[in-house]
Amino acid sequence: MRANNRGQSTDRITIIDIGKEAGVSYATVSRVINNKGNVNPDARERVLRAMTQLGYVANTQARSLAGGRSYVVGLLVQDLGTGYTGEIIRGMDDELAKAQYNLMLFTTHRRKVKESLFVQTLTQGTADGLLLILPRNAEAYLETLRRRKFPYVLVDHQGIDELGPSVGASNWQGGYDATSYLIGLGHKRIGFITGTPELGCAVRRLDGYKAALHDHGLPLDPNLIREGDFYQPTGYKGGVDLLNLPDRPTAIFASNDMMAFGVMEAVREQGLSIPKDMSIIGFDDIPMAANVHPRLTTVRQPLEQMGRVATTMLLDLINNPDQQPEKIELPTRLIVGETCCAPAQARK
Amino acid sequence: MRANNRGQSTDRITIIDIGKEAGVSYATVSRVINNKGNVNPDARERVLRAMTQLGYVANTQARSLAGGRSYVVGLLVQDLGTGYTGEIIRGMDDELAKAQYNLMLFTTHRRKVKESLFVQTLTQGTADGLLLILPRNAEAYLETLRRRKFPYVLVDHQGIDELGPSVGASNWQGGYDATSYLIGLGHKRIGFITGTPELGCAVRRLDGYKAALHDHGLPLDPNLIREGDFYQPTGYKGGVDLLNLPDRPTAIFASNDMMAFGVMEAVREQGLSIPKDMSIIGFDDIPMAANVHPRLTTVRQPLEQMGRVATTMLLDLINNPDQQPEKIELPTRLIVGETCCAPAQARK
DNA sequence: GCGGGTTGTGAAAACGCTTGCTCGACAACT
DNA sequence: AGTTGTCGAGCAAGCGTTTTCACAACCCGC
Repeated sequence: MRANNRGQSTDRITIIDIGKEAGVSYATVSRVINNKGNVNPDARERVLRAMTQLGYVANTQARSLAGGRSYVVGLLVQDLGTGYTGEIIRGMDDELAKAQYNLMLFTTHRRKVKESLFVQTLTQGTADGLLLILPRNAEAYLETLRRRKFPYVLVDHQGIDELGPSVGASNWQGGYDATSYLIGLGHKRIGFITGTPELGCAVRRLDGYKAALHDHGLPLDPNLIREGDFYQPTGYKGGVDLLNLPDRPTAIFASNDMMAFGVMEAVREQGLSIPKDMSIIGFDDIPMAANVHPRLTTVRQPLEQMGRVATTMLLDLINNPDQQPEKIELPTRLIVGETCCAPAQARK
Repeated sequence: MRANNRGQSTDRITIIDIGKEAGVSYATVSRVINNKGNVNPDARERVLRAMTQLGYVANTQARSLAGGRSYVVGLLVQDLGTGYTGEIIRGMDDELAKAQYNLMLFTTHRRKVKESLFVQTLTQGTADGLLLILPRNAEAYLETLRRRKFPYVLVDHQGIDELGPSVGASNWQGGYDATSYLIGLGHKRIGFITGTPELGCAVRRLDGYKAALHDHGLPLDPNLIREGDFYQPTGYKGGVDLLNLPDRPTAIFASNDMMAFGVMEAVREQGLSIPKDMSIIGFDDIPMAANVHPRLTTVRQPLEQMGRVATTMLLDLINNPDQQPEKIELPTRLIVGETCCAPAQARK
């Protein structure tokens, strides 16, 4: 037992110790650990035994300093508030654990100024790859990442970085399906609240909505479309606006669940009942959607699976850097809750 | 420009480059960076200038390998689902950013088997300290941490680790206040749904409830207390049970917001109205509490601030390892929403 | 039974940094 | 004038790995 300069006592076991125990040089131990070079099966066996016996744990800093892997991937998110991100992270985390990787968390809200610095740090060996969930203003550093050939995968961010690998959901189809469902119930005037227009996913949901109207021979009324930003207040605001329309819609499709909650609030404030007086549909199916009353009808994104797939892609990219970047789109699915029904006039 | 063995091109600037540029040895550069030793103000100035000019970014692996800091703290959480954790993390993240620290995320749900391994990794220099949010079965590794004198701070986890430093909220007082509020409205029979009994915070909320009843001369009916686990389904279950009681309560106090949502669901299923037929109160004030309808009355925990304080404590501990561990309790506050009113008989 | 590939192994040089030790220079004491 | 103390800065030894290079031992076919 010796003390390092941080005052903590350590019994650190190094590959040198393992080498001694197994009767080989530590270089051979390194080879065993990394499955490199030709090692005599016998020696390998001895090394492995020594490792478990002595409880060896590799020092990742030394590893990465010497030019190996750091076994860390960075994760860039905006915030962790809504549970949306949490779901995705769960999938990532799980997949990373399988590969013995660790996760370094960065939130953008704190990094507005020095985004470049954070990319610097990350790419200088701190991490082997980077996952980005719904990043905004990412162009600046994406360019850097590409130039450095630093592996990264975008999650839910189609339409901006056309080059890089990404994982998303079928936003267009989801928008189409939700709208068709409402039309099928008999709705003819359907309000829509958009997400942040800079985000590809927001645009596609809107496009799906428009396409469904068109395919069913319904007119597109620009008055029924309100701009939102994926947060609750703009959902509320959009809801109020739509309700105050002289010719108000009988249903409202919000581009995500949080905004749908806002719409629900607005509807109730007017003393209207959901779904009798107003049908509401959301997008995402965050856990909370099942906990509100009535249960929100929404389009489920396979969030956890998106995290999983993105991670698998990233690890793949780390292992074979010269791969073609893929773009994967996972299917969405309509979850029928209790916030939609046929409009009043159709029920008569 | 040279290529490292990962195939990525790097123009890495080292302290040697800085030393050359500033006309000093690289040891001096190191001293400037770490504010150590005696450095001539003139030389320091030159070094600093060279650093910004060349865009120097320290290599943390090398730093920590050489015995310095890693500028990473680990964060151990159970899951990121409910937004509860997200709030705390926001505070931590912010505080860490100020100190130029980074965050390594670990979730326990994936580590059941090898908890020791993760502590091993962390304490071998990967991180300088560890934050734990509401950990379960932590005794095993807390012991290890203490033995190694590895700095850590527990968040919201009173009552298990009596020795270590921790940050929590005034759970007893919160329970007392919420109950008193209901009593003040005229409620005499108040149901209670507990949290996981192994958690100190759960026990204290219950104790606060009991004390308030006692102080107001109300009897304690064990039938009105149901066990929950902080997740929605047990809230629902407890709600159903309480509603089916021959002598049902007029108000229900759930030990956290998620369970309160479950109670709301149960109440509505019986065709009852909130708060007219049943008052409901929660605990935490997670963001979603403001988004359900009616707005949940609840006891706010200063989650973000808890994260902040815990982080400050940890950084302090890292800097002065021989400090006495503190135990801090932050105040809770009753948030009056729309889910409570006087009971029916009192309104007549 | 001798060149020419494999195969398995070790020595040693990085990787970028921290820090204990040393040493010179100069000021302030006896 | 000689001694001590202080300050500033350099040297060099690690930290625990990966990886290149060299080399020995072996097997093969001729």
